[in-house]
Amino acid sequence: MEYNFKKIEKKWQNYWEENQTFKTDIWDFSKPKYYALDMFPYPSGVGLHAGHPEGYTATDIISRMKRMQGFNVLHPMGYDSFGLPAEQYAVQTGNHPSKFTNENIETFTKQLKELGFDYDWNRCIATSDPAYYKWTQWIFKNLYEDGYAKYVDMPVNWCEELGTVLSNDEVIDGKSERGGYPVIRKNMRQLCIDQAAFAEKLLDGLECIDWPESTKEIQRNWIGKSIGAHVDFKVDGYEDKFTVFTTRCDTLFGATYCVLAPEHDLVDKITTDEMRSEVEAYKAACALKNDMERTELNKDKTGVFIGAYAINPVNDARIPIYISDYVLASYGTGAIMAVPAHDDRDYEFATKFNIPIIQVLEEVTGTPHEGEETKTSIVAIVYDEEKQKYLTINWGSNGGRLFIGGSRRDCETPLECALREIEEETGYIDLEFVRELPRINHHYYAYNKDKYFNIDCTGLLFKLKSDKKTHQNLDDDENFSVEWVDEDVIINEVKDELHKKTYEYSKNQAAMTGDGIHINSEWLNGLNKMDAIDKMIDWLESHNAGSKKVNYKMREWIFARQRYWGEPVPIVHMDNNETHTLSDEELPLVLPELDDYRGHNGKAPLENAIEWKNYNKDGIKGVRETSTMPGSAGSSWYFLRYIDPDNTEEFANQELLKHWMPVDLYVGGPEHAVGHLMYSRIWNHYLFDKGLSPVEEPFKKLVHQGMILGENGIKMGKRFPKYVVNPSDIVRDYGADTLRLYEMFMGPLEASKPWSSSGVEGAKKFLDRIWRLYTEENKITDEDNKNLEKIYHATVKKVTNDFESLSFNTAISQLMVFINAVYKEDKFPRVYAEGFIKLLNPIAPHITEELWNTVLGHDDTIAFESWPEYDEAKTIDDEITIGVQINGKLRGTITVSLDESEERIKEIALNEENVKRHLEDKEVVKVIVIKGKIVNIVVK
RNA sequence: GCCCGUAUGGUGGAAUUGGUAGACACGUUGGACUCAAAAUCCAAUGAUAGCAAUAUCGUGUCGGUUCGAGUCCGACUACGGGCACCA
Repeated sequence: MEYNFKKIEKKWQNYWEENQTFKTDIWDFSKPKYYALDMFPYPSGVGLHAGHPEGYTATDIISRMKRMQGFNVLHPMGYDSFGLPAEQYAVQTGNHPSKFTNENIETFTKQLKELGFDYDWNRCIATSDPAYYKWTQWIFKNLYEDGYAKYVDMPVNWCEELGTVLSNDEVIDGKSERGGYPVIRKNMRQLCIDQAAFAEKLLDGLECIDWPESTKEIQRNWIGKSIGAHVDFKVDGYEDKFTVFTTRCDTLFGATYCVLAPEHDLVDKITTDEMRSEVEAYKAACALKNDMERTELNKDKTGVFIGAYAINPVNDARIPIYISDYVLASYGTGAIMAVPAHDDRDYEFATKFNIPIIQVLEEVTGTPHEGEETKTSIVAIVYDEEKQKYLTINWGSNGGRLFIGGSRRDCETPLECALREIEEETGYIDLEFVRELPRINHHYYAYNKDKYFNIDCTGLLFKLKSDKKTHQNLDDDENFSVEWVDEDVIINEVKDELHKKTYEYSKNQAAMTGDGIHINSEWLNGLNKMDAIDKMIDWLESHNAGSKKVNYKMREWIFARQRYWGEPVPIVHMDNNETHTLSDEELPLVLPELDDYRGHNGKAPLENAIEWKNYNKDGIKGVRETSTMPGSAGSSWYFLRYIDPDNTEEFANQELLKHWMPVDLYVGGPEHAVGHLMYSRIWNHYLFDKGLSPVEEPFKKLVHQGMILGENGIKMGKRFPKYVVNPSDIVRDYGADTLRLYEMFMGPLEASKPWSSSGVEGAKKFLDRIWRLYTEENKITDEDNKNLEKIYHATVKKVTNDFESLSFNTAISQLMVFINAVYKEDKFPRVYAEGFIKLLNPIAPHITEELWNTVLGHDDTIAFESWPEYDEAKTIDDEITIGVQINGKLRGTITVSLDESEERIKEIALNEENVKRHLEDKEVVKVIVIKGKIVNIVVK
């Protein structure tokens, strides 16, 4: 019998379709349910690519196995069919985008069917189908009426020439991607969804779902929760005050200026007359920059002093107010207090504008000890620029190499002290003071004084101007040599933490952003960061100057596009400036046919639908919203619709939702980590709160399939068209079973891996080998064969477990091991032959259906046969081969029975030929026997 | 810059809680079958030395813990992904 995969695959695909094998009886609650879901594709013009079958085969394997295990399985497929390519096609050809879309859907469906997936095609949906988007509109309408969707004034990228709002990726170098017209930032009324209202629920939800940790982390970063405080600053000479958001209110005593975003409301009012023109110019320059530019050109801080001063609530200090675009209007309150000593950005700005820097937190080094003496001191670093050497003193074994250090006398400034110490200890007197370094709180033991100290130490950096020297003036106990050394020696030999840290501060001028203890902060002095934050919040709240506050990076989700091919928004703008939402009976609001799908003068294409646009009903007169919803609207709830796709009364029957949700397994690409997967969670959380979805989290388990790369190891695509693999070609040349088997065998599902044509041939060879075994070898028998018992049970176990954990590559390797073993035997017991076919069925459904029915003589689909069981006891051998190591090196192997005593194993191991040879002239110190694993002999 | 992930033969990749590194497959080499080829079957295949038994080295680099490390800990390097003035 010849393995004619073309005929066989066609035959079984027809059979499944005619017999409705995979139609889900959705109301059958007698069996446990299993909901396997794929991310539905956008039906592009190019058809399926090699990556699609990967994830789809994974869910197909699981759903076929679950069905055989007695689950009622829901495994649907549909199309995310709103999108730009269809609109562009419509603009170019004048045809309706649905023509293009429907043609593509047809192609996709044909391609998916020839891969033999067990989808219930009766439940197929398309987001651009009015019967579907009726409910997208309905959910949106509810979001709007409940205040989660609303019109908000917010800065957007506005292009005057195109007359439209552009997204960040449509703006390049401050010009529009199309046409290259200038784009400015402008406050505009936008239809938005308030995502941040769900932030806490979205964060909490991540704790209880089985998702890749990296994806959860991306979502956490995206939500960007930060806990801090609001602090109010009065403007000197005005009644007005402004609020800043800070996570470091403990550093409030170190605030030396404030910054408002250029767009901040207060700027115009409090700018002084002499600064006004400069401020206006700066604001105008900022408006020309979009978000991307603001962040890309972050090297250099810019800003303008606006002439006004703020009053620091904790100490009434009068500090200048600047505007700068490093403060974003859209985050927090659009205003900050700046603490240059402890924030990198503020440090950079303060250095550039010569603003004072006040250190309020010092790093702690060394370990505290009882009975410490406290004092203030200095560490002086002297650098000879010409010779590139540092001045050190070497205490040898009494303390190693250090910079110059010493205690401050009363009434001595750090600088005076440093100059004195340098002169006394080294004699050098011609020095240039470069700068003071951050103070450090250090605990140490002094060898020469035999005492523990806790010092508050100031670092100072000097340059040597000349070799001019006086005489050293040393105490009796100061026994060291003065040495000039280069950087390498400093790095290797200066071990003292205080001196090391001081050296680091001298090399990198930067803010100290770590933890430590507070200084220069009155009632916070001595506290660490955490304690000081708590104490400061208490103070702010009791003095009415601020409060604890949580902020999120997550912004409003702009929910309108000036496009045609999307869901119309069911809102009417009435003549009195209010909005009216359509009644449920008016849904779906269907897209009107247009003569021209182009938006003229940058306006939304629906502006062309004059008749459609004007609304006049029951005394309500107005104009419809002409923007449409973004692409992610329809895909944010499709998993609910699959459960009840033909319902005309509600988006899905509640009883059905209750039974079928959540999705048990969701497979799709990692590129949707924030977009689709976040929006779906938001919509579902909303529906859950409203009592319309039975679960808080829609996707219980999520897995990302890796990308399939070209044979050259590079992403398939336009750049290397000759390496693009079309699944239909593989199906034609090798069959769907081969493609499925190969893609599952390539490597772990989550990994990116390159395509290999010889790998495809290998997969085909394995199927051929199975075919020959069942049709030509005449080994199948009703007799038993003990030789295959263990490997059969082990195979059932491994394949079952590996499928469960989606480790398809190792499951397949076990199937191969089994087949190799069967080839070595004369008799292949029928029970094993049937069990193997069942194990293989989820991966290669066509060939297994054929063998099951024609060779093994059954007369029905294998799809509902029961999954093979294994006997744990039979997977284990009673004899086992273990390794014998000497000092961790393998020297031989021994075969012992499983329940052999340790003593006996030890004896056998010591008598192994090669082991004996290695033990000659050696003394056995210890023998470690790990039962069933290994013997290790330790010798001297 | 910050956060996350990965690193194993010629290649894709295996390796439960630390316990015989390289399963399985591809490729390569040799052999069988054949007039010949394809297909198929058998054998070898980490590197080095050796006829061999065997020995030494070997899981990105350096160090540590351990009787024993691909696996655990510390430092680093390279690549991939995410975020990027978020106060």
